[in-house]
Amino acid sequence: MKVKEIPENTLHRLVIYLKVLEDLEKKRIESISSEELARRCGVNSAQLRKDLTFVGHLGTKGVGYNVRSLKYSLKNFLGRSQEWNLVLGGLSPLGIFLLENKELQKEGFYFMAAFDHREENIAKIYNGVSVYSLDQISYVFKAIKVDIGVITAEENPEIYLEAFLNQGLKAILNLSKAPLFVKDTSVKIENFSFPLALTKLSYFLKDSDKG
Amino acid sequence: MKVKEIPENTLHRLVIYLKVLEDLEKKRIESISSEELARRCGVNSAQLRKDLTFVGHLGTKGVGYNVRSLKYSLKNFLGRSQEWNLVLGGLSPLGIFLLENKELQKEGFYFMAAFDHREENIAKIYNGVSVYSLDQISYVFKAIKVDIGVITAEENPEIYLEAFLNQGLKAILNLSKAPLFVKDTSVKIENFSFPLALTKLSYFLKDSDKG
DNA sequence: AAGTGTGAACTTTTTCACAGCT
DNA sequence: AGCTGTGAAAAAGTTCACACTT
Repeated sequence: MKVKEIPENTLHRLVIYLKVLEDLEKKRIESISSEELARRCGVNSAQLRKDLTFVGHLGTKGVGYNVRSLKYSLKNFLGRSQEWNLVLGGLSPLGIFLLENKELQKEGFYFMAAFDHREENIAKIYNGVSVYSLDQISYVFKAIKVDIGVITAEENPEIYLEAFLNQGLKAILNLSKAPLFVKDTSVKIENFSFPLALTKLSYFLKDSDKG
Repeated sequence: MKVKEIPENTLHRLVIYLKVLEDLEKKRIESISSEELARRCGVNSAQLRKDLTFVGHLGTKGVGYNVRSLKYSLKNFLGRSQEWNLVLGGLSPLGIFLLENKELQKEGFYFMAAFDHREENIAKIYNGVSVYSLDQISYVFKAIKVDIGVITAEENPEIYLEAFLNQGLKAILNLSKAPLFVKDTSVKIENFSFPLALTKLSYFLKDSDKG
């Protein structure tokens, strides 16, 4: 049986639903309708229900959704019931910020190693994470299981991408200024940078001037 | 004449085209075909050409695009020919990182003020940017022109959103963990957080296990 | 000859609307 | 009576394919 591929936008929304459900659970809300949950997620209720069909049948007709069980299903569906190991590529200020920040650990994402191509950074330790030379990458990848590569290099991010792909990594969060792409559909890259996000807003502001 | 609203995905791609063109210009590449530019941006060439129709007629038939002039048109179209003033909401480690980082200034985004609701942070200065109490917000907004609000609060991001909207801000970059939404379509919110981005990757990894 | 710009065809996504379960 | 789950309809987005310009 061929499982229908989940659309990118649906995935994006499912991730939001999960986060909003976690907050609802903290607020001790036990049950919610698609209408109300959709409102809190900025979407249409029919869309929310349709999105949830990818996860499975989870509501009770005439009643709504149990917050705790829907959260649990979504968390499981999105692969967030397990922990994931990260490596960092490129020791920029943002890279150091991420290594030192404890928030990702709380969410189950653990940096296991960092890589940099500049001699002066090698063997430094940030929050218990060692910085290795890119030359040592195959040695490091043999010693630990790595799931996700996070690229924070300010220059030549593509050298980290290439090194990660050579090691067989299939998931990359690219936080460098330059968006990165690969043809290989077995590899997933998420591109984000602050200037890119701000540019979408600057378009919006410029455009609303004209109105 | 009613100008057709630009789709969200098209906007996202246009922002990428601009960044890739800037890099091409740095590499002294003067001319490029839609085929080649599309390849570098991870899209189909017909889509790239269609996307560019929102910007205007910019290529030369039989030849391709002039990198410099296309970059210039896109930059202008996206509102990046001008500078924009930012304010920060919530003095988290990420907030401090952004204030201290010079990269955004290089791109034409300037933090003018920061706000925090915790007494102990008021009047601190980071990289020349002063931290104000939320109570002082209307005073600060009267003194300076503000274009974009950047929310980096680790808790209760919605209080900063509300304060910014009360001051008439129309563009928000929300970097807190909780996605934020508003009904008012004259307000644009970009939501991003590291855990959300990583969750998309964790779904991908979990899903490819099954294959 | 080469490669853009664009209607038309196709595909995907969203919304509607209601049958059916609790 | 109320709200989910889902086919069917509508809308939106993508790709094709070629006329047209340089």
